[in-house]
Amino acid sequence: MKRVSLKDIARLAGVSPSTVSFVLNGKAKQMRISNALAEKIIEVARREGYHPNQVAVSLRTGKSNMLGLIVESMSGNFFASFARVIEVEAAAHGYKVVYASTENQQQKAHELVSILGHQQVDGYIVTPTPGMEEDIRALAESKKPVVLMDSYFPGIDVPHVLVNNYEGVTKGMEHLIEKGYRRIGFVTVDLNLVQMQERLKGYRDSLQKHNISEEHILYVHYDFERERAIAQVSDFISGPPGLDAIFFATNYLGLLGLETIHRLGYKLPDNLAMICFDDHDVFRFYPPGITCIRQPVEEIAKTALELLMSQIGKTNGVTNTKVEISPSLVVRGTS
Amino acid sequence: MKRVSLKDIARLAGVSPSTVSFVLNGKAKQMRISNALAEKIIEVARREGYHPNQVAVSLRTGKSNMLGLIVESMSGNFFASFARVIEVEAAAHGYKVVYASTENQQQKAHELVSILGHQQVDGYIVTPTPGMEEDIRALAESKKPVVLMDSYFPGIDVPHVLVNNYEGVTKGMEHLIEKGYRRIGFVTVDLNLVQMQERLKGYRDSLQKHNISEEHILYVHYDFERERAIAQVSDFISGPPGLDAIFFATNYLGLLGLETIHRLGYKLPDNLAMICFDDHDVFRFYPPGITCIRQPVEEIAKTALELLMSQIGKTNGVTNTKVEISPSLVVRGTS
DNA sequence: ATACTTATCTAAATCGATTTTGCAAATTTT
DNA sequence: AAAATTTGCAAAATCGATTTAGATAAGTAT
Repeated sequence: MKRVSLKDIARLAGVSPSTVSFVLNGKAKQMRISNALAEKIIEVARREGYHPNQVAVSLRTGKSNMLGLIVESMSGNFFASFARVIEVEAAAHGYKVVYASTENQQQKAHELVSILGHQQVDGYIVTPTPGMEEDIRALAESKKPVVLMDSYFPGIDVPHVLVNNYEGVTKGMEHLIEKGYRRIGFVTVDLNLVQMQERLKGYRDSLQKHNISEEHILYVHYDFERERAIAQVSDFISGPPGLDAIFFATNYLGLLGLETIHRLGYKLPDNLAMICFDDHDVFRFYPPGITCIRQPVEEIAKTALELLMSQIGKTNGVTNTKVEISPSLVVRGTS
Repeated sequence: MKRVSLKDIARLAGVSPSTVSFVLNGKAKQMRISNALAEKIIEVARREGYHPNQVAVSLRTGKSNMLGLIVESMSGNFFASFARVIEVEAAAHGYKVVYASTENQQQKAHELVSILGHQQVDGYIVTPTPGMEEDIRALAESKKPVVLMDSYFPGIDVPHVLVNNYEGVTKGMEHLIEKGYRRIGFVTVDLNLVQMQERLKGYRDSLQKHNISEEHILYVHYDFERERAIAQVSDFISGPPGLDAIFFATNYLGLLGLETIHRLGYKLPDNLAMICFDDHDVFRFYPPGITCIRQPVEEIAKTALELLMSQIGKTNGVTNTKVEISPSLVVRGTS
């Protein structure tokens, strides 16, 4: 019941292990193994159901054919879809995916990079969180193939791919303004991430462009418990300015907002227009449908993998290593 | 910039590789390495930032410290949560998770088992799909540690953990009947999976127990396109019997039903009561909230890992290897 | 003083592949 | 026909660990 090894094949075919290796790796010509022998070896290997021991291959070649995927959380919609696409694309290149989620814990993020590193993955796709800056820098300096997604660190020169956050918010804002909304609130999270800054900037610039002077910004503390955050949002919505539209900067905030709005008894979009960055199943189903900025998950994932493969040397011709992908506005009932 | 190997540590400490290995693996006492030397070696290893090459360890020991997780689809809510818990628990046992999704394609499922097998994972957690029966049988026969979840094959004796489907549906039915509903429709999928059979049986037995003779069952074809499925459900709901409640056997069907009901212009729960097997974000948010049977994801995942670890030999004392976990009824607005 | 333990560590085999180098026989060149 | 190549394959080193079976020196018993 033991697995057959290359040595077994060699013995059964009456040749040396090296010959078997050459033949099975397609180097028969190069090593001028006769056709007759090559075919015999292939036949024996097939008959015996031989499959190389990948661990041994990895040890010898230094390549594991595995990629490390580190995301914030697997349970989110975006990351789960992302992971799926990555898995499929990676498989197409002959790679498996080892994944791990940081669950927004800095220490865990740190450990993960370290552990996966020693697990010798051939490359990383990482959704960076604030605490990982030094880890990413270390990876980059040690010449490990890395691609960041969804965010990046301005100070570190690492390939990355993300949605054009500024453009996304701008699209949404243009849409709202065109519809006649003027007192537009913006709910974001107080995490120092470049993508959040871009989104905020999109909001501000859009207002300015249309000579709207009223800025209404709410920063939700990133680790507030749910109820406390809802209270914050509730005050924001029902407070003095009297908002006529609200823009949530992440889908997590959007869901929170949805619950808040529901509790306040507001009617969407009659009492309030709503738009959210990033789509979610709930937004599609929740009547009358939540307008949102949709990230092209598949394109982002494919691009990330392309960037990684080009670093690993599997593909070439990737010139731009800092890719921003345009999101699309999905207009539904709330605007 | 090269990684330090055990040999390097040996050289730097002026001892042999074997000694280093013994010390770092905690076998110093057993091999009677002097304390002084042991401490010195540990210090050198720490100073040089030594971490064993896991590939080499795997090759030598035959253990990869990786588990294969094969699920239907990563993009679903249940599986994503499940994967997260598995990942955390596996890490606690020192295992990484390599995952792959079958996306309901039989051929892919087949390949996955094969590929992961040659990737030498130490064990599998698998959500079986109809086409995988023989693969699972083969795994079991080759004594590979396997745990099935969410479903299983009656003909194959493999440890598994799943929710008690019969009990879940029964709970839901009792609830509906108690609330006074009598013309209850049941929407399921025509896949020959044991869990679907159990759910259907729960429906039937509940009706019978309460002397309700009207059975209204709709089988949605598992790979119907969305619109066609919606049309089917639409006919079912608005058709002759005049249902007053509807039970969806999976959350995918529930979402489909939600859209159908919305299109029909029905009001939940006024025109129709609804309940669904398996929870979903949408069910929580969609007003007035969809009543559902919730699977205890965390418990299922933890149990699955326990079962696997006990096969691998990391833990012991697991007596019952066919675990059914009780689901809970989450009453929301639609019933 | 000789045999027997015991303490402390090392040598070498091994896991299963890949790859560089080697080497005899066949073939070609001069 | 001797020298130089080419052909066709095998030997052996290597990747980086673990582990079995010694080896050496020191201490103990006889």
